[in-house]
Amino acid sequence: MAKVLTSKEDNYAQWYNDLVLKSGLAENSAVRGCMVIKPYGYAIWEKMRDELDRMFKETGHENAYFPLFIPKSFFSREANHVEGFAKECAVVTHYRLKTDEETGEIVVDPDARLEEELIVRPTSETIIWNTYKNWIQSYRDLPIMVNQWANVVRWEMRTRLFLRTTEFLWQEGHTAHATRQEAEEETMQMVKVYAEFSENFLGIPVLVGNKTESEKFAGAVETLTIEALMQDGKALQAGTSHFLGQNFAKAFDVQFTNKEGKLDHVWATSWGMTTRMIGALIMAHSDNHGLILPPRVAPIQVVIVPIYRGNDEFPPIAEAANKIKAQLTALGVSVKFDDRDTQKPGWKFAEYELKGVPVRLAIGPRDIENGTVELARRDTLEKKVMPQKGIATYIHDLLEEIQQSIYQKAINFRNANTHHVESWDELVDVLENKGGFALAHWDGSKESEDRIKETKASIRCLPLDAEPEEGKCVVSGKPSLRRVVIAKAY
RNA sequence: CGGGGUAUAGCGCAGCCCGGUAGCGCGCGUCGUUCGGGACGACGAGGUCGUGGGUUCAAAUCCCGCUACCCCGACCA
Repeated sequence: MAKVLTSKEDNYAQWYNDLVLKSGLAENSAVRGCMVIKPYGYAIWEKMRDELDRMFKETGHENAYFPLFIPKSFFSREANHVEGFAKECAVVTHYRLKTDEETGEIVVDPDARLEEELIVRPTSETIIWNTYKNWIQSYRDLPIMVNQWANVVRWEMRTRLFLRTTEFLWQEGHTAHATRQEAEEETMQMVKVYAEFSENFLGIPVLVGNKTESEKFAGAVETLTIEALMQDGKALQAGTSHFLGQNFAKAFDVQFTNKEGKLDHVWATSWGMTTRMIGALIMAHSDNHGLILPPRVAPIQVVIVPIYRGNDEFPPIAEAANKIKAQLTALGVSVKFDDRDTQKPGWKFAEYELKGVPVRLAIGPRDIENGTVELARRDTLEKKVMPQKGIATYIHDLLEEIQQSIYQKAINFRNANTHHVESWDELVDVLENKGGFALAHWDGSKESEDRIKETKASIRCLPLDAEPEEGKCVVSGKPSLRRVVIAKAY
């Protein structure tokens, strides 16, 4: 084994890092905190992007593009928003370089200072609401249902591939509505789109819920989140949908004339999902052999590896492989026939395991003789010999089974790592010794939440589907009407 | 931004304490034998030792500065 991963049990963070690098998803770049997303990693992002894009359009949204740069003055408009992002903004101050005559080096031309600095967008609410002001006069102009696929920059102190990088890719939806109710419904609709995407497409079960006051998006009235559980017992916020109320409409003076002929401020939402989701995908399913990709998001769903000696054995194997490939392709399955003679079969087996290809077929001389093929499942590592006849439809169905099996395994893991806790001691025990989600009563106060944060865990969300239940806050002992989800988080 | 660590061939590392010819494994190239789980042998290519200064006859090695990266914390998607 040339490319061995650190095992999850030895060092989860190192395992993750090794896996991202060795499976060829991404690597660190020459720019601090910024990663290069390599072709295989980008192919996964493209699959995610295409599916989300389809879902956005299905729910009535259209794509647009707004500038990377935002005038600094826009940022002073919404007080909470500014406060939330001020500490991590990259700022453009000059527009020209020149050659220093003494040293011959390229330097920033001090004479080329911008009159107003430009902020590299950490998110686009401000530039978008400045623009929407011009688009909206009447209720007839509403709703506006726009999404943009873009890069954003948040100057992070400590970065990790996919999970937290200075620049990352995402989509941000920004909608404008005539009524509060409609905006709230949109917020809810989009968090459900994210939940469905995460569960059905990526096989990652999520909790849907509200963020607490201190955890919500800066500038939002309410933030809805999907929270996933990683294999090391830490939570990961995988997507957020914000009800912005009239905060940005007021900050940017976006008013419209309603049906009654009266002026009112517009109601807003925004929602986003990022390349961080690739990190979630990795940490939700993969093992010590490499990635495990659910078939729906796998760039390659089936790989065919030929096994042969000399040139005589290859042609019939290639013929059988290409036949199966054609049958699978006709069924909409993405197949790679790896006929490179520069790598050995064993090398290829390990490589595609590392890359998480869901199904591998091996075809050798024995198979040609017997009309068979060796089929290996990445998720279970099971191998069996199957007849070539009917293999395509079998695999087509198997991919669906694998998708469900991976999802079910993740659900089982989450169930096994979700703990009801009734006291502070039990909460600390879960957080320190067991990991996972702790369901605990909370009195709703900031003081109690701060006390929880001292454990380095946080309230991940107030689940939407939680049954009302009377109890006592695990911090204060005060009455509580519901349980919240507490966990350490990425 | 605090604490710790690292920087030597494409990658992973040794050499540094005790200054004196640049080394190992993997990978890479050629040829041969191989090919059903990361093959083997032979030969070969590849390094301004992160960077700037200092000490010295002599610096990868000792001293000072700088930079980058990694890990741990605080902040965040």
